[in-house]
Amino acid sequence: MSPHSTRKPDFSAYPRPSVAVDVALLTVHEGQLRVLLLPREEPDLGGAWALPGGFVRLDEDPDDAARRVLAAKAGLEGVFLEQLYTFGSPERDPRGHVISITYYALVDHRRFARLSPAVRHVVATLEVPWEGEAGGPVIARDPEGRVLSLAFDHAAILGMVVKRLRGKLDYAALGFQLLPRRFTLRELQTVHEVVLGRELNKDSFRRRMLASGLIEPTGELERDVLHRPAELYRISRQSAV
Amino acid sequence: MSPHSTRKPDFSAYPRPSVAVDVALLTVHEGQLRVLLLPREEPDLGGAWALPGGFVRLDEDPDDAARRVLAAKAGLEGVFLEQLYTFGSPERDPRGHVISITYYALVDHRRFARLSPAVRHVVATLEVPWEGEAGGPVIARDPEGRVLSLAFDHAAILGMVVKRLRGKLDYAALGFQLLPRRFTLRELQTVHEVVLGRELNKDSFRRRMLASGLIEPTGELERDVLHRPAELYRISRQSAV
DNA sequence: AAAATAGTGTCTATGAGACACTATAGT
DNA sequence: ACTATAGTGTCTCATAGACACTATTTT
Repeated sequence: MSPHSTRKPDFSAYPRPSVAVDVALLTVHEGQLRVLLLPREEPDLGGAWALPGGFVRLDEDPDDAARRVLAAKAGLEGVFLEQLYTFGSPERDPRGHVISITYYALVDHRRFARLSPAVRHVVATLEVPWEGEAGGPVIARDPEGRVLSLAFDHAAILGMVVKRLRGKLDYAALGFQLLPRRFTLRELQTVHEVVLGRELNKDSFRRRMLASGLIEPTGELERDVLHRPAELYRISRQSAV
Repeated sequence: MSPHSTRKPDFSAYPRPSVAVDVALLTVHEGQLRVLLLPREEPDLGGAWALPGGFVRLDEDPDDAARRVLAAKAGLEGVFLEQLYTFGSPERDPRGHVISITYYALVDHRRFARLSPAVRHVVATLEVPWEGEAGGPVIARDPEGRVLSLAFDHAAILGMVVKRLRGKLDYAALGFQLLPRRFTLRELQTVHEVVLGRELNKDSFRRRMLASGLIEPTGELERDVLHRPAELYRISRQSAV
């Protein structure tokens, strides 16, 4: 169990769990949190849906493995990606002991996984059955509103993602990651409201955001709206994550 | 890389990294953050000090592995233990690719690892060279003030522990874990000040703690102090972690 | 002009910090 | 009585929420 003093211990001599990464790719669109799910065809898993994932290769950094999965299964590069938690219960995968290092990725809905229709996948909406940061599993629905069965502990993982987002939203530059490079304060507020699951005070939200120094005005205005156009903002230089 | 549809895939056929747990056992004593370190005798590691750790066994839950390590190497059971982060860079261990799921454990200094003097170990004090939640590695010193060389990425891990503690202290029941079951508000404030690395306002701290509902008065007073004794408090029932 | 949302100014409520004061143990 | 810290009351200041008002675009 404990490393010892032979010069090059052959770690592979010990039976060991496998290590995977799973990535929750999220976006906000039409007032809803959305996540990419892929089908699992294995008979043991009963046709359930799962987060994109894959095994961590020997001598591969788990962060790189997560980026590789995102590129291979969602066609995305250069998106915001952060480690969430590591799940390792021996019972979480019926096929064997797989420890999953989980990540969440945030992206503007316009860049969200543009997968060929030939690749089976679903952009599920998330329903959060708890308030604030209480925590717990969430429910995924397909675009027609049908509840989707999630493989492994992925409902719990997604619940923890939402909990983490709610906790970090206020003090970290997270909300911007779900928007295009230029956005209005109203769009940013809507993103915050969707993630937090509650309405926010407009005046106070504006003041907090402007005072935070995380964003700066561009001087440009939005176009083609049926009302007074709002100014476009961007992430300010020093707050680049 | 991706799981496929054979009924019982032999995961062990793929070369894979090993998985370990490392546990930062912390306490607060005499105005300082302290951590248990054990010596690494391997020639590759140059006699550096390290967090207690061990490999995760096949079909063992990583949480259980962390508890096992804590019991075996610090003689402690039933302490507060929480997962921190998973470090998996292939370069972090010169002997091979070891992914480390790291934990932190908090305990009252009177219960802190009572190891036999025959077991080589050191209770190091932590020096945090940054303010607030800026983050970064920390410096460990032995009781005589000498800087200790830390193995692997353990200086960075300890830095992340401190950062996490500072972030969670205000809204989670963490500070109590570093104190005996009954404590005065002044003791609790000192613990917060040591973790946060800055002084706190007494009046405001008292008000916040009492208003939080996390603690309740016991009616008892401390004894054998050279001044007016303070009331003893305990964690309130509903806030049990 | 009407509709709809952007954006501003001001009042109020709440909570943190500052400070002064009183209370009570041991010596 | 003296010392040191516990604990309380009150004032001030900063910030969030509420609300009223003005501004500016498209139709």
